[in-house]
Amino acid sequence: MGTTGKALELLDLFTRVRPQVGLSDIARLSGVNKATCHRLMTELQAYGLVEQVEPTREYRIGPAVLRLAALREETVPYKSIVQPVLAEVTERTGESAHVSMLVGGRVELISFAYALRHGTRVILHDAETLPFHATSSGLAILAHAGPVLQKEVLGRPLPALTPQTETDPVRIRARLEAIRVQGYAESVGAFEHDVHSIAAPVFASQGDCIAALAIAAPATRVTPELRDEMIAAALKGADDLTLKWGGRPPERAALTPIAAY
Amino acid sequence: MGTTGKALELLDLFTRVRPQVGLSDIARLSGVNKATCHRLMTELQAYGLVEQVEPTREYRIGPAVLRLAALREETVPYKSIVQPVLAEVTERTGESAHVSMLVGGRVELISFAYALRHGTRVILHDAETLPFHATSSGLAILAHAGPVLQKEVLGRPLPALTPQTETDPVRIRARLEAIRVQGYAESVGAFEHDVHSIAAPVFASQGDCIAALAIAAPATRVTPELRDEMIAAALKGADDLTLKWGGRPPERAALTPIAAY
DNA sequence: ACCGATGGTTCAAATAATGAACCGACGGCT
DNA sequence: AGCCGTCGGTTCATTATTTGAACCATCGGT
Repeated sequence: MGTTGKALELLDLFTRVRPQVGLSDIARLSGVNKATCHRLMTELQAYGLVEQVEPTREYRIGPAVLRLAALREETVPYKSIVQPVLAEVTERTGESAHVSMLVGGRVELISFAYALRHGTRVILHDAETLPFHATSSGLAILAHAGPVLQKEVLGRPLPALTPQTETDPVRIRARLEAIRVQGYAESVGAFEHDVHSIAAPVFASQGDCIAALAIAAPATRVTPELRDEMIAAALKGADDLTLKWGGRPPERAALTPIAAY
Repeated sequence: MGTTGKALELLDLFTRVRPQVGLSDIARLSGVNKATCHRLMTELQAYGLVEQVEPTREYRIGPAVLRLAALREETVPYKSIVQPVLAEVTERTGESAHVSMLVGGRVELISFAYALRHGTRVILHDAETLPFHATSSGLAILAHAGPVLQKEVLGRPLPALTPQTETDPVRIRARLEAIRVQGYAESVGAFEHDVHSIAAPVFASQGDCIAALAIAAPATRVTPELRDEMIAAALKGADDLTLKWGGRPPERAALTPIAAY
């Protein structure tokens, strides 16, 4: 990776729980020399990707991203396309839904819609990065990803977020195969306890999977009927997105009848 | 400037009117060698700051900015702070208002609110970069900026966007002085014909001017009374922002009475 | 079949990035 | 007060990366 990549990776140190980071911390957390960090941060700062907040001189994400995001949304009206689809899905199932994208080798939450029907909901935050192996979205995307990404993801340590998290790469590989066959991914309590989620892949124009639409509900609420409904809604929503996104939804003719069987 | 800076500058080639650019164009527009461009774009792409759209393989702003923007908004709720202030300003004056920020040496439109009262409005787009010398926002910011930025901005060519645009650096310098004294900047038809705008500076916690709040109206509609109202509203709104932003609004005690006089 | 454009690649030469050591300043401690 | 650790930031010789002219393969139009 080049210098630019290293600089950009420093941006990943800023998270919701750690929105501001000092120079020394940046060096420690990233493992990069402090002088180098300083130079890189200065460069990011010059463009406005980060800014320094007085008086501690800690860094945080800068205002330039606002302009870029506005420009992105203007060129690719992602959110505006995604929102109505999500709205329909939540309306139909009564459960919360969200869309996450594969960006920079990570699964990132792009947009979500809460169901209003129930008091208990699955709460997610914007700008969150999801683990591949412990979420239905991650699994759905990984199942349709190239072998390179699969190997890389399954090669690194897979933390168990709950007792239900599957952490064995071999067993996950088998699940990915199943996911490809059935067209959707399922995760029960693997990310957070008592969360049952179903995710279906969204494909770009070239047929590569770049996102997933997921529906999540409290596990205790998921009856077989609701589960069927969630699966159908996820597949439908994902295909909607694929279409609006300019891709061609996969043939599910052979699958859907079986599911309905 | 280092490599990272050059890479980030390539992002500026993407605008609303030119949302997608091919590799050769990038090289031409930026003046950077094509091979270098390719490497830099590849690096930006790896992080998701840009993406390639098939089948032309043109580049465009990537999805990573969405996550960053969400994170930014979570850490610094800029827009959510700005919106109510803008709403109040437009409510009070009946004219459109917007806030622009100084980021990376440019004036960028961050947020805006349209007035609903009139049919004719001043239309601006999100993610727009404003010229320093031809907008009240730009002038307000420049007037309170450091000498380095002033010199740099006034040193480069100042295009005349309308016949009313002031392009003489010396005369602009004089205006900046006046703007500092009176506390607000005014621009009549200098950016677009028939647009009269008033802007007041917003200060950060360290006393440096980092943004401006502007009110824009069709010039033909601006009576002396409306103009006074616009000035008062801009100053008030800007000071509000400065406060909520954690800064200390400048003393205007000596000024406001004079305006009301 | 040609032409000119495209996106992308190669490799020696030039340039920029790197990191250990250092600096001054600040903020608890004792 | 005085000390100690840490902070953000800087220096400069060493090193590794970036750079760019030339080069491919491919595509679309004539």
